[in-house]
Amino acid sequence: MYRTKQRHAILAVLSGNSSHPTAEQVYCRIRRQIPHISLATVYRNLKRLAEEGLILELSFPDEPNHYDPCTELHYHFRCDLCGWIYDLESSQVQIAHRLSSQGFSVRGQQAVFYGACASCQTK
Amino acid sequence: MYRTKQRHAILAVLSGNSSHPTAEQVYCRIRRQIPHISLATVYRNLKRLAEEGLILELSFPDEPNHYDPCTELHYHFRCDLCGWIYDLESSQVQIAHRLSSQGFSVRGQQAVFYGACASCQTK
DNA sequence: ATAGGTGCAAAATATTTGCTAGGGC
DNA sequence: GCCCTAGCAAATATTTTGCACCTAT
Repeated sequence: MYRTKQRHAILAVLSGNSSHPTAEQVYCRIRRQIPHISLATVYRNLKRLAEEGLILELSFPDEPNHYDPCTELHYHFRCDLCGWIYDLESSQVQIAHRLSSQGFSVRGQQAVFYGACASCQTK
Repeated sequence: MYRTKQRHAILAVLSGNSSHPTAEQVYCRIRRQIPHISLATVYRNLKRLAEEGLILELSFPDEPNHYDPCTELHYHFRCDLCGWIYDLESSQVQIAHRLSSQGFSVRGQQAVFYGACASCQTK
């Protein structure tokens, strides 16, 4: 597999922090090292890394996509006010209740699994 | 609160089925009853209904938003092949495992809560 | 050498907004 | 009548794509 410096740098930015950056944010950081990198390259690599299962693509309403280097099943909390995305413990069953006791005000939630359904697999 | 026939029709389409339609799909169905309705009106109403907490706005990668009349905490499974979005039981803790035994092939997952974090609430 | 990736610009997609006219209360 | 909403068109935002050139293997 092709291992370009662009792809390396993108993975490094993601792995290096827990900020769940957008494509634009990844692009800005990488320009320090690779000033001529194109935003399209960032998008292309992020999309591919997600398809390869190396990173997770997170979709929120009213938001560009965010990217997460942690591909384990885990939950997130997104603050409506500051936009920060917190990682949560997946072992907590009644997360919404616990969040309240920790000072988070929960307005909504969603949980999604992706894959192929039974009927499509038999086609 | 203003109760236009457009708003009513949009809510009716959503409540009447479990297909988690997109704005475009809602628009197509409503045109049968209100041929002159504008797509912008559909978008505006869906956005508002979501803000008011009457419906849920679901965001997926590579997909326009989908809308769900059920605002209770529950999980979804989206098939990569046919695009269908299944509703899942929220009481199942190890959903991913159960899905496998039911013939679903799980490629990825995400779970998100929305609201205001503790530090923003004290501002 | 060649397959595959990059950069740039343009296109495609999804969604929002400004404005005027019309409907609900 | 007044205010909010609809309809239309144009704008915006995000992401993808075509193509010529470059680079890793």
